[in-house]
Order: sequence, then C-alpha cells, then structure tokens
Amino acid sequence: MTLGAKVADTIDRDSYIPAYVQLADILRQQIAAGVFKPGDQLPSEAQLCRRYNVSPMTVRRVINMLVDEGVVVAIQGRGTFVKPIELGTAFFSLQDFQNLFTNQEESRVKLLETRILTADQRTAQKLAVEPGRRVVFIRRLIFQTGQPVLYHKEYLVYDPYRPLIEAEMEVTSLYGLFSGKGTNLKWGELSIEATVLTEEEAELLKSSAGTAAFRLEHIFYDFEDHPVSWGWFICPSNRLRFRTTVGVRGKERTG
Amino acid sequence: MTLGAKVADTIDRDSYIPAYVQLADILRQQIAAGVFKPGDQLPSEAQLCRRYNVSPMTVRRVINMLVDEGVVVAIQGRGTFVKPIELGTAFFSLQDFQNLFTNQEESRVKLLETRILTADQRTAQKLAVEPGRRVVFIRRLIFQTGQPVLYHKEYLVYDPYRPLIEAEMEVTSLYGLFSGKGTNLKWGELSIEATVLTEEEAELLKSSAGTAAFRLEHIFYDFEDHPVSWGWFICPSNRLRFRTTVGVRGKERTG
DNA sequence: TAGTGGTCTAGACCACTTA
DNA sequence: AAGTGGTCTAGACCACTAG
Repeated sequence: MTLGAKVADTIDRDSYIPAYVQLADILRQQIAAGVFKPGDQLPSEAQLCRRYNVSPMTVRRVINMLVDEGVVVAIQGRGTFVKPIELGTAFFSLQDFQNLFTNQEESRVKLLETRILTADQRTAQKLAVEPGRRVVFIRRLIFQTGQPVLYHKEYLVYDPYRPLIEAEMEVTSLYGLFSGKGTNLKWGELSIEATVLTEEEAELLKSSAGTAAFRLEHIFYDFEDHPVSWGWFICPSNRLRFRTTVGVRGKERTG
Repeated sequence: MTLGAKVADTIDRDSYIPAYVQLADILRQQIAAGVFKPGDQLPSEAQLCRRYNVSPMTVRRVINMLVDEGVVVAIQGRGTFVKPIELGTAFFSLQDFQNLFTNQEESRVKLLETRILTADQRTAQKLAVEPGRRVVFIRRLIFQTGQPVLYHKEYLVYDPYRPLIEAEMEVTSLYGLFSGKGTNLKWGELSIEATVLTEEEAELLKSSAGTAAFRLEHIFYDFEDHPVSWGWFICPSNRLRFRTTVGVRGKERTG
C-alpha cells in the first residue's frame, strides 16, 4: 500500500541545496512514510554521521531543526524519538490576518473618526494611566477589494512630549502602525476571542447583528514598557479563517 | 528614563547556562532596551566573536535562533538587522485548547453517542470516500471542573480491516486520540472559525443559542495520507481565549 | 562502562553585497 | 576588493542514561 517513493536517501554534495536541508528532508520524509513511527528512536547522531557522510555539527543542526519543528524530541543520554502528533503543538499564524490590510493594491484604510477624550476606568487601566487622562481615540474601517473586512478601534496615550501620537493620527494605512515606520513600538500582547457583531459593527461591515466574528485585541508597548496603544479589530468570521497543519507536513522553515 | 539594567554584557564561562543562550539573552535584552532599534544593524558575526570571545559557530547558532524567533533578519552580504514588530509574525498556540481536555484530574469526557451511519455528500467528500459508505459517528462532551466546555462531533471511516476505529470508539478520553496511544495518525489539518451556538450546542454547553463560540475543525490522515477522521470542536468564547505576544518578549525556546 | 545527546572550538570555503 | 552572512569540517569535552 506504500506509495512509490522517489525519495533520495543520500546527500547530493553537488546540489545547491544545503546538506542540512537535504538531511532534514530525508528524515522528515522517512517519518512521514512511517519508516520511523511515533515513539520510535531515530538512529544515533554518530550513526547518521556515518550513514550520510556529514559532520556531527551538521547532524546536530538537523536534529535541532526537527526538535524546533516539534517532529522529534531529543533526550540526553537516551536518544532522539519521533513525537506523536499533539494538538497542543499546533499554532496559527496571523499572516492571513495581516494580509487583510497589507495587500497594498487591494487594501484601503478609511479613517472614520479621530478625537481626544478622557480615559474611562477600563481604558485607563489598559493604558496604565490615571482615569480622566486624555487619550486619542481612533476608529478605522479596512476594505479589501472594495468590501469592508475589518473594523478597528484604538486608544492611544496622549502625550504632547511624545511625537508618536501626532504622527499616528495622520496614519491612514495601518501598515505603518506595525511594520517599522515608527520604531517606537517594542512589543505587544494579542488575544483572540469569538464574538458577535453589534448593530454598529454590523452596519459598518455590511453584515447583520449577531453574526459570528473574531475580535483581536492588542496592547502595544514602547521601549520603556509603557502601554501606548490599546484597541481591537473586529472581523466577520466568513472573511477570515485560521488554518494550520499538525504533524509531519509542511515545508522547510527558515532555519 | 531608561530603567537601571542589571544586564550582563559578558559570557560567564563558569555558568551552567550555555554560552549560546547567554549571548542570545544579551542580544535580545539589548534589542528590548532599545540599544538596537528596528532597522538597526547588529554587529557583524566576526565582531560578536571578538566582543564575547566565542567561536563563529556559536555566534551563528545565536543568530539563527534570533532569526527563527523573528527578532532579526540576516541578509547575506549585507548584515543582520533588527526586525520591526509585525502582526503577521505572531502565532497562537493550541496549548490552552488542549489543556481543556488533558488536565486529567479536572477533565472528564462523556460519550454522548456513537453509531454507524452512511456518509452524506459532505462527509464523504471530507473523508475521501464514496457517498453512502459507512462511517462511524461520535459525539462527545468534555467537562472541565464539572462544567461543560467543549462539544465534539467526529466522523471516522469505517473499515473492518482497520482496527483503529474499533478501538477509537472505546476511547472516552480524547487524550488518546492525539497523544500517541495510537500511532496511526500521521498528520492533520486544523482550522478555526468564529461561530454562534445552535440550540443543540447551547443546551449541551449550558449556554444560550446565539452565543459566540470557536469552531475548531480537524481532519486527520493516516500514513497512507488517507483521511480517517473529520470533525470539529465547539467551545464558547467565554471559556477559551487565545493569547500571544509579538516583538521582543518571551523566554528561551528549546534550541 | 558504553552509548547517547549537548555544547563548543578554530578554523575553512563559498555566495552575496557594496563600493 | 573588502566585508558580510551561509555552510561545513573534524574533532573535543561534558552530562546524562542505561545495563
């Protein structure tokens, strides 16, 4: 029942593909083909060195890659073993999400509102300022190929001495918010919830209230670890789906 | 405004912490502190070798780690540069999700129904069998500390020659489905949507219809790349939230 | 004690970029 | 041509596990 495998089992030293990539592919394919099943022990590093004529460092690098990928687990003194697939090792990328507003040709950001108001209890807590402090409030609508796909609300700390905010208010493209224009943001916390559209959201997104949607909340911090931005994106579920695979599948990582 | 930093800037060779971890921490902290800001070029590998008295391979390993983490980008012939934070580089782990039913002490799985039926059009397509083929249908409810948190529906290909299924039907703990008991599953495709609870789901989950929920769909394949399981989990949003961080934050990875 | 993985060295050669 | 990262060698020593 095994499919005919055109799998190389030696390292081609003349190939432009690095040896460590070739070896990683070989091992991954063997695992995928069932040569090594979950729980099985891989050949020792010394054996792999001899079998494929590579140095210990190269084998080590390959093993490290597979460990990082969650394909195998290496235990000192015992050996390297194939990991069974676990849901918990799966992860979902936000790349598809970011693409919603960084496809420069097809994406457009419309600034709905921007004004200064005083922070209420919740906003003040999120931004770590005193309630009543002035904050900048921004609402944006993101279009993809003419259709509204994302609704964004954001609160920014207002500090006359901090030029960031003034520049921020001019930003009509969210791309600049994250992707390096401002070197002000150091890190952020993100969370995803499921929610249903409110009347306001539904109207803007040309959907109907009660429709299922993702809510992606964010807090961004500056280099002094002070929050500078709190907000969230609303995206109807039918316009975004997170996909991934688990187990031995998928191509090479950056290494 | 910079906080007093108790950051080491040399490698302690007597420490039990590996040199490559120490160096990675040093660079990460310098980036986090703003010594190197997004877009800045890091010292060359040769400079790092001299500065910290480590071999080129060790420096290379550190750079590779930071590249994998998405903290820096290395460009051949030009240098290594600090990456601005990008939403697209963030990823969400399913670990919290798996914990919902693998905390053995607090989790309980109740088998609601298990029966054999014939595949309808959609099921047949997902499982890559002919419509009308017999499949196993299973419904489960997962409790956490006595409260229902997950509702699971699953279709399995029915094959008398394949012992997996028979064993599967006995499984009351989903843990065995994924975590290695059966070495039958090779890989799976997962996707997450936002949805709202149906009447049936709401009743079982002791919630109300129309409540926001996550829907995690899965297809698992065997070593011949044939689908063996298609199904989905329903989890009310108030019982699960996906969190992550983006940018320079977070501890060491397995390396 | 033998075998395993974990770390590290001190280079080498290559490909690429910039000037 | 000079400088950068990308790959790789041929070992070394260590920590850990098992019989």
